[in-house]
Amino acid sequence: MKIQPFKVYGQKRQVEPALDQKKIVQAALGLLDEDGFDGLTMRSLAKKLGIKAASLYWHVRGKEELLGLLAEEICAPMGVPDRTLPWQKQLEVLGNEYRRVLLAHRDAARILASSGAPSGPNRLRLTEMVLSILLDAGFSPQDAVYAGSLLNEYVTMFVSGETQYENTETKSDRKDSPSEAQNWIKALPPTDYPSVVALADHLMKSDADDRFRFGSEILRNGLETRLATRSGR
Amino acid sequence: MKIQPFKVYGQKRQVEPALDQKKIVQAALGLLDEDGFDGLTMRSLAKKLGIKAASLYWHVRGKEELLGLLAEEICAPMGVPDRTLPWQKQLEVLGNEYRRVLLAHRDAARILASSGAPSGPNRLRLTEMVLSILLDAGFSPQDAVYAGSLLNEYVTMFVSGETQYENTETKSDRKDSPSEAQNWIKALPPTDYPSVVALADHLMKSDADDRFRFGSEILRNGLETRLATRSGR
DNA sequence: ACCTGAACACCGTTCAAGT
DNA sequence: ACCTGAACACCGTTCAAGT
Repeated sequence: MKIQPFKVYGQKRQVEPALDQKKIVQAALGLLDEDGFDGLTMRSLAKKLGIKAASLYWHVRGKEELLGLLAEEICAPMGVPDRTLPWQKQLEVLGNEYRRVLLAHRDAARILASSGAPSGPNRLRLTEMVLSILLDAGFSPQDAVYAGSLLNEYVTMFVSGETQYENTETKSDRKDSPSEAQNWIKALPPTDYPSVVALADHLMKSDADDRFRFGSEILRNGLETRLATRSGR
Repeated sequence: MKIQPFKVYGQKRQVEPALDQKKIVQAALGLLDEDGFDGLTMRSLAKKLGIKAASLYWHVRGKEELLGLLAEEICAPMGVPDRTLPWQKQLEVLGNEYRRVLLAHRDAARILASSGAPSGPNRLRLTEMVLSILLDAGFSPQDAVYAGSLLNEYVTMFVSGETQYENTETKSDRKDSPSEAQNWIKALPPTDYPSVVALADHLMKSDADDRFRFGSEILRNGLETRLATRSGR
């Protein structure tokens, strides 16, 4: 039943290994898209590869390293903004691009959030890009670092949130029928929570793209103000 | 070895149950402080309470509900800002207060991030407060909702990040000796990552309070700009 | 060098059975 | 009504052993 890999007798006489880190990461990415973050386990990954879980540990140190490699792979398709644009526009483009990349794979934002500081080339390039834009814009070194992590964390947090409950999608979701949650909010005591009750409709039907743009704009405007008040003295 | 609870013979003749939801949540909070988020399991919680894990399921639906109750408990000590202050100051105070409350228990931010939308009174009060401040400031319903979740998510995300690697504290941490990570960054190819390398020192020694203030200010300034440009037409 | 068998020390949850 | 015994279906990781 097992198909042997094509053996090449010549310069290299060794059989090419059935497994390598690249194949593992690729399979993990596929499994992530199929079963999500919680479905991605060392054991299920091994099963998908037709091997035993223990074999994985010859190629990766553990699950943490695997998630790091996965984070790198997810960030690979990141494009770069046109550096001749004004810095605000560059940040906007970069933010949109990062979100696009995170939305390309199921639970990708959770992978990025769970893995630590960037150590691979793809994520480092992203960090370099945002810091470079901020320094060129005129931010101080300390402010550039703070702003950079703020922008990065905003996107991962946002996408994390927007995709958190998409597997728990309510099937019977008529577009305009008030959701159960909406009715729940409206049933709250208005004396205690007047604003919450008043905003019930708006709290539920928030468009993700719209909401992302909002936060994105708030951050850029805030940074603009910061730059203006600092460089002016 | 077991100490029987004091029985009252009279109106109520039943023995008071050894367990109730309140005691469970209290014990869970203690366990969280001792062993952190990953150490808080249904089994270890049961052990701490001197019972079997299965018993917990009589009092709570499952772990998800327990985390929700825990989130409520964590938010209980939230104070409210002086409503006569300008809205920017009110938001600042509220943000600081929320961060303070999250830092009061180990991994509290992770609990808040993992539990879903607020459904208990304590977290609802927080939501009501921020929405009320924003509406009073003059934001549109939609903007108030967007800004509210942005502010809330900023704090939880920030505290999540600032506490993420505090259990992995490097023991041999001389204050001014360059950290291992710092040296790692400085060893990167400056041609590929000029800004990252140049900012190595600033990337490592970021003061959490300072950084929180920075992001907090950026958000408030961004909202101010938004309010100014929208109410003017 | 690379992979497996088998175990270790865990998880959350269910459910018939006990009191 | 409340709690337990015992199981189910999982986890990540290690390590001696195989090839």
